[in-house]
Amino acid sequence: MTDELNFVQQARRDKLDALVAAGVAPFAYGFVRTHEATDAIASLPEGQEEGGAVSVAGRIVAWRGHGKTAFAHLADGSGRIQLYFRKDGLGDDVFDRLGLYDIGDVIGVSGSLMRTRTGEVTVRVASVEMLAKSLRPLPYGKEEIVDGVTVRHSGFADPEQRYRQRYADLAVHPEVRALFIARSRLITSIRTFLDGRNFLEVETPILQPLYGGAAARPFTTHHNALDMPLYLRIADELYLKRLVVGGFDRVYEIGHDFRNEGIDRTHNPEFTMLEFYQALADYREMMTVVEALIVSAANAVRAVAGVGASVPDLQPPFPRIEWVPSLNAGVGFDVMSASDAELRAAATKAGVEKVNSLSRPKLLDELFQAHVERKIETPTFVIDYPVELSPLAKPKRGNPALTERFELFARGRELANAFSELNDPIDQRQRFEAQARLRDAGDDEMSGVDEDYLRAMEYGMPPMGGVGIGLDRLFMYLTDTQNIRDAILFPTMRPE
RNA sequence: GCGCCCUUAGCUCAAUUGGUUAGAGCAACUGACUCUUAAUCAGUAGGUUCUCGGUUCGAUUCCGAGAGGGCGCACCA
Repeated sequence: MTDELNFVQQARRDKLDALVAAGVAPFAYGFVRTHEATDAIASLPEGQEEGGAVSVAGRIVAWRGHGKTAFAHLADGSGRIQLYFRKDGLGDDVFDRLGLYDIGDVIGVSGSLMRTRTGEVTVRVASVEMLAKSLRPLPYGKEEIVDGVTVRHSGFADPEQRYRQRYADLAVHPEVRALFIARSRLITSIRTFLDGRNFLEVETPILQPLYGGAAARPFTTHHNALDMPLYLRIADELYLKRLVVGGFDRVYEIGHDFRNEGIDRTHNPEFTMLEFYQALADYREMMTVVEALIVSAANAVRAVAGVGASVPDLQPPFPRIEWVPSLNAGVGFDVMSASDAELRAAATKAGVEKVNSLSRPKLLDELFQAHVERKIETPTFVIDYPVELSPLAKPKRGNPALTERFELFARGRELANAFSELNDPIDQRQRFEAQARLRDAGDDEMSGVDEDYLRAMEYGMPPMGGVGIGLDRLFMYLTDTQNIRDAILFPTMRPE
C-alpha cells in the first residue's frame, strides 16, 4: 500500500479545498449534541409521525442521493440514525454543498424527528455542520442476500491490517467494538468485586532493578541518570507482598507484565495481569474467592449485547482434583515413587518429544499436561502440586512433598495460579540463592537474590493467599476468542 | 525455530494448461432522480499482480531468494 495520494484520496482533498473556499471549516472545535442516535429514535413514541428538535453527531456511514433530496445514515457510539436532507428545506447553497460530503465524514446535524413512509425514525435536517472531513476512505463492508440469507462481507478482512489499524477495524466492525466494551466491563467488574471485599488497588513499579515473581526472560532497559539497568516487570508479586508487610492486608493490582518470549495466539509480549493478596487466608480460602470472582466477571461479560451468548454457564463450586492422584490415574502408576526412567517411558508414550533432555520436574509437568490439563473442559481446580513444580509456594501441611497451590483450568488452559504464600525469610533466602545459581549457570529466566524483599520479610510477613489471573486469557475463555490479538486493542506487531 | 498456506484496483474477490489490452462488485468521479435504505439508471476513471532474480517467444501463473501475514507444531514451570 502506498502513502501517495490515490485518486480517491485526491478527490477528498479537492472537496476539502472546496469547503474551505466556501467558508466552511472542515475541522471543527465541538458540537452541542442533545441526543445519541438510539436515544433520539427512542424519543419518538410508537405511532407518532412527527417529533421535536434533536441534535445528533457522528460519522456518515451511508449516503443515498436523490436529486433534490438525500438520505444518509449517521453512526455514533450508540448506533445509527437516518438523516433526510431536502433542498427546499436547507436552501440551495447548503444543499448543493452536500456534494462535498463523503462517507466517513464526522458531522453534526439538527432538525426535527419524523417517521418515513417505511416507519424509520429520521432526522429532517435543518442545519448541518462539518466536524471532521474524512480524507481516507474507511473500508466499509457490504451486505447481500444469498439464497434468502443475509451474508455480510467485511470490507476489512485482512487480520494484519485490522490489528495494525485497530481504529479502522473498530470504525467499521460494531462486533469488534462490542467485544472490547465487554473487556472493559470485565475489568470494571473485577475492581468492583475486589473493592467490595475491602481490597486496596495499588500501583507498583513497572521498571524494576531486579525482576522476579515468575520465571521468564525480561525486557531490559537502561536509566541514563542512574546509569543502571532496569527491567520491565514480569510479575507484580514481590512488591504486592511488601505492601502486606506494610499493613495493607488486602491489595490488588491490574496492570501489564512484560515477558520477552515468543508471540503466538495465546502470548503477547505485554499482557494484563491481575494479582491479589489476602493476609491470613490460605489457598483453600482463595479458591472460594476466585470462584466468586470468575462468576462475577462472567456475569458482567454476559450482560454485553452481542457478546454475552458465548459466555459459559458457570456453576460453583468448581470441582477440585488433586494433582498426584489425578496424574496417577492417567498414567496407571504412582508418579511420586516412579523412577526417572519410568517417567520417561510414560512421557514417550504420551507423545512428549525429547524426553531424554527433560528434568524430572519438567517430565512430571509434561505428563500432567498431556494426561490431565488438556482434558479439562469446565472450570476445575487442580490442587496440591509437587514441591519441585512450585518453588514459590508453602509446603503442604502434613505432606512436605506437596505444596499448598492451586491452578484453575478450563478448556485445557490455565486461568489462575495461586499459593499459600511463602512467608519464611530463611526459606526464601535459600530459594533465591538456588535461583541465583541457576542464573549464573546461564538460565536468564531466573532472577538473583532480592535483598530488599528479604528485609521486608524479616520484619514479619503475615501468612497470606495470593492469586494471579491473566485477564486476557480469562476474557478469551469467557468470550470464546481464539487469538489473543483479538482480545488486545493494539497487539504487538512488527513495524510496517 | 520448523511445516503448510496466503500477498492481484481504496476494499472484498476473479483470471481455464504459461497465451489477446489482468476482470467483477462495492467505494470514487460525471450526469438524471423530492420518502430512499444493498437506492436505481446512464457513463468515466482507477493496476510496479508484495520485492528481487531466473526459466520462456511470452509469467498474476513455473523455479529460487527475500519481506510481511495466517494456521499448526515447538518454546513460554
